[in-house]
Amino acid sequence: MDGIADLARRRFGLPHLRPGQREGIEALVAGRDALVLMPTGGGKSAVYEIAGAVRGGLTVVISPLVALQRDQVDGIADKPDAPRAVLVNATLRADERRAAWDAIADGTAGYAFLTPEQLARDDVQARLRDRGVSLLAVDEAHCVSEWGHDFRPDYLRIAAARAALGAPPTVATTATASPPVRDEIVERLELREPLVLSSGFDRPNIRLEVVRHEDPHEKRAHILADVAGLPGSGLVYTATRHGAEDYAAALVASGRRAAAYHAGLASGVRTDVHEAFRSGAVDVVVATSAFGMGIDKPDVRFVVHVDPPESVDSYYQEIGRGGRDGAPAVARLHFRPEDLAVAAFHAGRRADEEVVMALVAAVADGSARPTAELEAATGIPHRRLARTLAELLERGVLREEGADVRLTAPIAAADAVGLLARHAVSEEHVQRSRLAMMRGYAEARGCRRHHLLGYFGEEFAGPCGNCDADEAVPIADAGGTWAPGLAVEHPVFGRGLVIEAEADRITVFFERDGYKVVSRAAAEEHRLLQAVAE
DNA sequence: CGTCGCTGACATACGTCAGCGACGGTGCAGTATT
Repeated sequence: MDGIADLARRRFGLPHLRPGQREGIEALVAGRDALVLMPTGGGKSAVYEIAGAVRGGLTVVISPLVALQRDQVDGIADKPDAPRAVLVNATLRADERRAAWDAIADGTAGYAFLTPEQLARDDVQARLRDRGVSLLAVDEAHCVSEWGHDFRPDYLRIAAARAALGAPPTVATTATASPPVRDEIVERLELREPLVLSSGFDRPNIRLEVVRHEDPHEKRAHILADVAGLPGSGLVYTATRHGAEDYAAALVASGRRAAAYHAGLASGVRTDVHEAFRSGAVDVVVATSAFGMGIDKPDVRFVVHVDPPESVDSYYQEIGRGGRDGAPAVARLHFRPEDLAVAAFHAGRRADEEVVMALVAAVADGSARPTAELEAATGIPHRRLARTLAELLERGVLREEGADVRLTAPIAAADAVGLLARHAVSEEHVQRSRLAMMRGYAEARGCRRHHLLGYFGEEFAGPCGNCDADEAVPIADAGGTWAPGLAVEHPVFGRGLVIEAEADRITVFFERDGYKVVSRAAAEEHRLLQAVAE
């Protein structure tokens, strides 16, 4: 009798487990860590839900958006006989919060959905430790890489929290992660020799197109005419809030049922737009990157980009929201090199000098102080402090001792500033190289699907028959010297990972400087790239 | 890094243009204010 299949059928209403799901569940049940890459709707959540039910006890799920958590909890409640799921976040009233913790403590809750910010709290960790955590799941794990650095620093504290919980088996799940992002997830979550499951990235029903433009006004007019005539519902992505408003208004004027969506809108408006899109009352949502996670509308027929996003990873996330039903959809990128400017601006990073000075000064005597006390002592608001604090911890200038932080070793405040500034420069290089890869996609020679899948570490010979540049397919180096994923060393750029080898050039992701394209002839003649053991 | 809008110079128009500064994305949580 197959216990896992039986439980999946009886309690989760899943008559058949897919091969990847089964492998993942078995690994987690056996206590192994895992990294699961499956497209949205591919059954990622079933992996930790079922593994958690088999293991028994409490499964803690880290999920980035509160709205998403509500959907996830509802989804579990709809299963025939799954364990109960509860939410813990700041939107709960005091009595709701108490009820959730009671359900966790007395064992009636099998799943607890938390934000990374909640998990970082000492009181939350203490309560979870008392209950005992049998499985930790990090959903939308690309957020670790995308948001951890600067936007939501508590993403970088998950590994420490996990250790404090007794290092339960951990699974990270995401729909999209290129090899360097995968490595970063594994490293930052401190996964131990995880089972890596990838069900393949290709979405063959999505047609890939790039339209080049020279003049900004011509481009705007072209896109508006284009979208006005596209059948069905779709998404239009812009780099700025103003752009979203502008295009949405113009589309409405041309007769389309369109709405703008960005983080500057009141939350009620955002909810309404979301719901209107889901129900079909609105056909076109013109949005910044704020719109997307948790959108599972199956019949999105087009994803049009007014501006390129900051990486191919983000681009693939965004176009992946098209054609979920398997019917044809189009991903059309309208490209002007100048429009990379907004993303390039956002790639710029600087250390917050004032906060570094204040923090290091506050513990300069070697004392260990609670973070709450540091906020009071420096007078710096929580948000701003947290970001730099996370960075100082990450760079090893400070270390945590329970709820306290202290200097790892004596250091002058100015030297700490210098250290962070150097890392900021390196970060910026990496971000800019990711942007350069986005540009590379827009300007790609040959089959776009070949290019895109190559970025995600999949060999695909092409032509795909469903893009606008199928001629002149570059020859993949199938099984050759420079296989994707090979660890290499370069005398100038240091350690790196081969992303793609073509007949005349090799794309490598270097840990320090990000993506570089090196001439294959030069690399081989002068032995610039050497394979190294990982 | 590029675009937009404002300002002032040069001009004497139903105005043009250079120079300069501002702006540009993502969400949690917790607190203050209605």
